[in-house]
Amino acid sequence: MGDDVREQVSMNSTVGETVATWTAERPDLDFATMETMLRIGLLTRANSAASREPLEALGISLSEFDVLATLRRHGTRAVLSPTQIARVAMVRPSGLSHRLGKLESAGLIERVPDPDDGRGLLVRITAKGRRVADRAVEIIVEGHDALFAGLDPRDLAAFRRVLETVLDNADRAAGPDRDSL
Amino acid sequence: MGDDVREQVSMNSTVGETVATWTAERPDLDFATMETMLRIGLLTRANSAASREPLEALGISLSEFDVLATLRRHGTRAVLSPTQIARVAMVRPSGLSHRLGKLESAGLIERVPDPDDGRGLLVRITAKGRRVADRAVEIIVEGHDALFAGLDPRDLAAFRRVLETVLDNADRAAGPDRDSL
DNA sequence: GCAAAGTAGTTCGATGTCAAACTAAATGTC
DNA sequence: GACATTTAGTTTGACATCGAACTACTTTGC
Repeated sequence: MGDDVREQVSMNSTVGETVATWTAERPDLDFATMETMLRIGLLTRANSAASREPLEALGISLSEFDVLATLRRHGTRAVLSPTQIARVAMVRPSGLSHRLGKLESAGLIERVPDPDDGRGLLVRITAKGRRVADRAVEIIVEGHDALFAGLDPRDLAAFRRVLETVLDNADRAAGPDRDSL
Repeated sequence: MGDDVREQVSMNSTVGETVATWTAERPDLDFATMETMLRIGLLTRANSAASREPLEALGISLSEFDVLATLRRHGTRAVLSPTQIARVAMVRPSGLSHRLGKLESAGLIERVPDPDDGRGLLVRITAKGRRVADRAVEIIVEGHDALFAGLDPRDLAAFRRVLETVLDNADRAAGPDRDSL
């Protein structure tokens, strides 16, 4: 199965075709918002795909970058507990253990017992981890900037306004019963 | 794929904190675009999370809905090959087989041999599958509309313009002979 | 015609995530 | 102080996805 066939249909036109066929079958519904959400999903996907390759050249996956970046951002001698990292990286503790294991065997982080809490650990980034994180974040930022190049600044400002409103709506819809930090 | 957004703090403040700490550590980089991309990722996540529960009440997952919807959109007696479905749903054939198996044992689709091609199959949605798909798409559209409520129409128009430009950029970056997604 | 190459779909193995069960240690209650 | 409860983190099992290998069939090229 050729990859070229898949590329004949650009991502965007797939969305257009989806909305067109839905509208034909369900004219009672309005698919304008679905179209927008589908495109947002594609953008998220494209962004992940764009980062994956250069990151793997550095020896880390996207999810490992999340963890490494969380540590790097907090300064040279910052130590965070796995629980804190999991919260910020929005991953379950069970998922985090695996990531930490891989990062540790790659020599990018260290786990040491928390002297103040026998249950706890403290995770620290190593010098090597710092170097990888610093290079990785440059790659990530470059990728983002390439995606958002060539835009009207007013449109971009409006885009950001909409994004905040929509996320507020989502927060509200998710309900008040969420974890307190 | 599981993203239970409700267990996070307020999604937006996590992003703000991420950008603030990065800026403190790497003042040489501009994280404005990262902030936007992080929010887009959260939106995708929130949207998935919002659809998950009501869809599971109908007995299907989000990815199964993708397949069922593809069939439903193509009309009552449309039959599609797994390859066609995989292309539109942006999933690998290997991933599709599993989904089709589950949908078939739930009685929502049927697989029959293609009379014109001994290798091929034809997938058709059942009456029950149609009912589920019709209800599911209403739920999905409702969810999307709730997210995008209360917006300035001009901002929304600008939002959509930006989205198209950015996706064009992504398409171009993925290259003309790539199967990036 | 017939062998070689290509295509359709599934199966298998590896990976990554989550939920739930589990171990260990801290905290709260009486 | 003893015991139940809560919290930290890991392990295990289920599940979804992908890439690669595989089977079966079709198309191409000579």
